[in-house]
Amino acid sequence: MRLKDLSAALGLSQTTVSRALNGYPDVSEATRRRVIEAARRFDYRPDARARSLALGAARAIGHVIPLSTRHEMVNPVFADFIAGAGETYARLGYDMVLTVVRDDDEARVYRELASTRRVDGVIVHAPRVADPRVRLLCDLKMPFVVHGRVSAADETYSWLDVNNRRAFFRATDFLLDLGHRRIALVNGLEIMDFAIRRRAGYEAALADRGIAPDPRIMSSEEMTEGAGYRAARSMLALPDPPTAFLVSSLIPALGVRRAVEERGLAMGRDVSIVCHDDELGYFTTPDSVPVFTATRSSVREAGRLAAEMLLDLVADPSGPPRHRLLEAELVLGQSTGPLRS
Amino acid sequence: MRLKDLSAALGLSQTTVSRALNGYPDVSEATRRRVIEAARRFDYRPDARARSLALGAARAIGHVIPLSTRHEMVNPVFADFIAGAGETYARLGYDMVLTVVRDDDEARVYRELASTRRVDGVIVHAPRVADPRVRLLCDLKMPFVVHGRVSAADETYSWLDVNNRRAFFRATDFLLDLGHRRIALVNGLEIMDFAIRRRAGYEAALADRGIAPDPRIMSSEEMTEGAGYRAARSMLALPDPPTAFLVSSLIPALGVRRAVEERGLAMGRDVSIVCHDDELGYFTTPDSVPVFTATRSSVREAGRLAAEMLLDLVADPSGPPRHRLLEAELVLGQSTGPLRS
DNA sequence: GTGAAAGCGCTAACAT
DNA sequence: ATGTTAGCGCTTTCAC
Repeated sequence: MRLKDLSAALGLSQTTVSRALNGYPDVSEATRRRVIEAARRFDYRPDARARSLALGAARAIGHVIPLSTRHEMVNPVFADFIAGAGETYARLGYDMVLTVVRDDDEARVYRELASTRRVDGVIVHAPRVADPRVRLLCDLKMPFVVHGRVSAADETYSWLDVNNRRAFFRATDFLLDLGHRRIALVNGLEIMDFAIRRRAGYEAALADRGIAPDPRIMSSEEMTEGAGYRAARSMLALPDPPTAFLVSSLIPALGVRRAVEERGLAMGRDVSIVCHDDELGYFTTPDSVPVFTATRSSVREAGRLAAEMLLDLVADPSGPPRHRLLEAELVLGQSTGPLRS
Repeated sequence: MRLKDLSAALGLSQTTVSRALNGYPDVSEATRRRVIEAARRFDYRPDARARSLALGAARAIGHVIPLSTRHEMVNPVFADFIAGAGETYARLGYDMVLTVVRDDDEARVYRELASTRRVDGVIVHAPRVADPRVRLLCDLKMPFVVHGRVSAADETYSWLDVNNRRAFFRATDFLLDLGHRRIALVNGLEIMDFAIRRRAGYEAALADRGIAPDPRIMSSEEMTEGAGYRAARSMLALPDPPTAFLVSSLIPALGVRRAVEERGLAMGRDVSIVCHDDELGYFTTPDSVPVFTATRSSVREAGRLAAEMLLDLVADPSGPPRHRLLEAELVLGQSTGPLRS
């Protein structure tokens, strides 16, 4: 059932039917009711491609998920964020076009998305410190919202981020309050923008208590179990090993725990682990996690909000850039006990 | 740069340019080269909507991700599967349209996808035992491939599945070989088709050794840490508790481990855990997992293949249904030790 | 080998 | 308040 068929069935012109369906003012109430009723009865829905061609807008948003060339791995955070964004799109009648791409030809994908006019805007995931995508998308005049921030960007842009700096400041501060003085940082790769901010928060909290950061108990690696394990193992072998670990995510924290246990140390007594984790909710409720404390934020909610910001921006591309900073929530797990005195 | 501009710049008609670009036979080699060269120079790419409108095909595939109404949770398996499918789409020039939907109005989404002609086909995720979507999609004449199978379907359909029955048969057999006779099954919800097949494999392996399944050591719950914990705890409190657990996935297996440890039992000595897990690779390499053995399959590869099957089906919708059964790989973790004699 | 014109299904400017 | 017509950007008959 196309518009032509529907209008024929009603004995009206396509125009009138279209107008009635799209809520135009100058169409009689009686006609409108008839049209809407018939549309429902025939289960008519306009062809999205034709509509978008006529309207000039795709009514779709692109999400480009980078897949690192080195490690075949999809960050599980994406799933939640995407789900949240999807809710917003569903509510406002937008489609989500997902492209999974190796990070060596991201640029091509963005250009393609723009020139084929498949989408009205994009969400930029996993930004790096000086991410070239900001510039690229500005040049392409493609509205976009970055999930995260780009520290060294020379253009202004819209973003939604979690306050990683503060989250790590507070977590470090928490450990300092417990009496810890040797606090290790097991960070993610510091080409990622969020990792830089996390380290900044950690260092600031130490500085506030007059503690100089010690590079030997700071690592910056992939967020894998193995990387966490190796980092913790070598740190624990130091003459003055850390008594606490601040870990970038649940996965490497599992590795840190393994290294700790392997050394015969007791979690929460000899050593405390605090890990930031967005997905913790997946696995368990916080109090049932034996060894972790988490600063947790709602990634799902972030996705919802980022999508709203983008649709807003698409509606008014010439407006000012939009920003939004979410605060992480500090959730205490059961075995981040006080430092043994 | 649109087709009109490009053809004007070349002093040719749109027709000729279009033909040259799409590899039509009757256009001189010289012209073709000129056109292709110019298209590259101007970075011309056809408007996807216009093209798809003219061609009648959307060149896009839909993935509908169900989000359970009861438990706000996105199955992490989707991420990997989607990534794999995305590779296939990228390779063959298709788009992926993702819709996240609460399971109470799936039907609406499928109908919409069909009548708005946004996609040429869909992948059906997370099928239930008698999933109404098979019938619905057949009625809508929308090509589809199910990731999994639908036991009680009265239509024929295309699917790609992992051999869950055999995976659980082999895992159970493995435990029986170790001398275990009280083997618990901590299964997923048995409205899901895969859970039924897993139970069938488990029961068949027991039957082969003349062991009757005991409902008191079989559970069927959400695959959460908490559910695994509760199931294992109550089973361990039985007069004749299990000596081994066969668990549906890594997450509930974490809960089972918690229950085991809480009871002061030693993993791999008093109790063995074997868990099926598709995503295990995310967290760690198998040998670094302290307590698990996994039957693992490559979800990513499954995504790639399913997408290929679907595109094949889209190209020839009247052809026979396609089927593909993948075998799971049995991976042994370090502490699934022999039963203490 | 190339071009003019119709058509994909819709919306919107312009009549009436 | 309703209809006629043009146009969105492409592909594809059909002429030449």
